Amino acid sequence: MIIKVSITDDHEMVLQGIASMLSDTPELDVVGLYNNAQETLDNIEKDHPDILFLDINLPDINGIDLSKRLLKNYPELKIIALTNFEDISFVKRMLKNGVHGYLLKNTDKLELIKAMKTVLSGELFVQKDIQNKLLTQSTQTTVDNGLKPNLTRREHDVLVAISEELTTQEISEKLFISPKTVETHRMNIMSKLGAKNSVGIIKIAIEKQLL
Amino acid sequence: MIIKVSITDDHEMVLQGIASMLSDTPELDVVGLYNNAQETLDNIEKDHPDILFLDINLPDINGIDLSKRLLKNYPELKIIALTNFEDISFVKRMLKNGVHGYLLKNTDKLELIKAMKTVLSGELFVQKDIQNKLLTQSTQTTVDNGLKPNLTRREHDVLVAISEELTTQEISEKLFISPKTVETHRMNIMSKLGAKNSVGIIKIAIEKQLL
DNA sequence: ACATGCCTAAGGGTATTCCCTGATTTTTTA
DNA sequence: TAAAAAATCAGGGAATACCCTTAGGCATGT
Repeated sequence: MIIKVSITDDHEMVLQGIASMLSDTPELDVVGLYNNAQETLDNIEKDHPDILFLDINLPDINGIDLSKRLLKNYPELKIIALTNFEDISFVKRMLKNGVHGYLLKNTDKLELIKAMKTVLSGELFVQKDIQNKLLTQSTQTTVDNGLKPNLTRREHDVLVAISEELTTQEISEKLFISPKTVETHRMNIMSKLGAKNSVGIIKIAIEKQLL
Repeated sequence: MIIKVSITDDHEMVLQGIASMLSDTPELDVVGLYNNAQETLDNIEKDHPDILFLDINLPDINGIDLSKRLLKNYPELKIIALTNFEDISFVKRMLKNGVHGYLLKNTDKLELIKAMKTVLSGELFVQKDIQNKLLTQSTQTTVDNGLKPNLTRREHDVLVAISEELTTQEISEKLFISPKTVETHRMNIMSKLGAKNSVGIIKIAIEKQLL
């Protein structure tokens, strides 16, 4: 039986790269190449691939939301996430959201094939490098965990203001609250994110896409 | 005459993608695929390509420095920068540093060929989208323009340390310099990046991939 | 009615960053 | 080799961030 594969990536080169790597494998058939999330949603039913390689940094919809929507409508689809980033918390989030595999973009052909076989057999596929990180980090993460830090509405407001390079005073004026309240929120954000200072807040917020 | 092409990218998929897109063009010959800067430096002389497609977000050396070094040793080489980002200031810097073309990674085959022809004829190749931005933005960049947005080696060290959430004191100990020197560097970084504070530094540094 | 979580706020500090100015030495480049 | 750029350091002060603690009001859910 021939395995049907689709690929979503906004970089034509990646699209061609994967297609090219898979082209000489007879039991595979590349049935769709999509440049963005919308195109994927529009064509996935028509093409009904067995496996979708999905870039999770698309311009229109973020990877998590898109994979959620795809899996809701096509539960039998196997999704392998593609990314440049070895962000562990992100891997965890993706896997929790039903994605079946997680590949870095610097993956060679053998790894690609292995990933496909693994997910088709119903298992999760995670690259060794990332697997190691998952293991080593799981021991040291006592508070942090893979859980997304859920900031409150107000904390998020303050976070955004901090990222706008505003001072406490300016934030207080923007949000119509006391500077002391702003400081309290900032302290709570630092604590929730495990940041040492505002620089850490921003770094983590960007990493975890909290902005 | 056959045009020899090499490609440097740390993503196997991009490597394969470009190679694949160029493979059915008879007057072209892909003579080298390199995964990083070092490999590029090591093999460029042996392979002596006419054109190098160069990813400017490599793990070991940044694109500007690498292209400088390459052009110093092989002035006849045409370098076409590859990137995900439409960062105008970066484009300008690259072109100022002698790069001959600037391509986004979501480029199709036709554009690729056009870029090669253009740079071989001695002209600069910049994609339309980016060209437009260059034109529209050139009016509004009054201050930014003359200043070189390039961080020095030491500024980069300090930048990295800041991103590690270290204090001035800690940075000074890490780099074996006076806290006052660290402050000077931080001020200069802020000034170069146009940041209001360390939060801005980090935000911009991440955006522009200076880390 | 009570616990929980959130938003608010403050006191009273200490630590750090931010800013300006000016300067010497070293390294790189023209 | 001269000029320019980079790296080093400093004084001194204002502004801001960081930290710990406490606490009232308010909504929600048990």
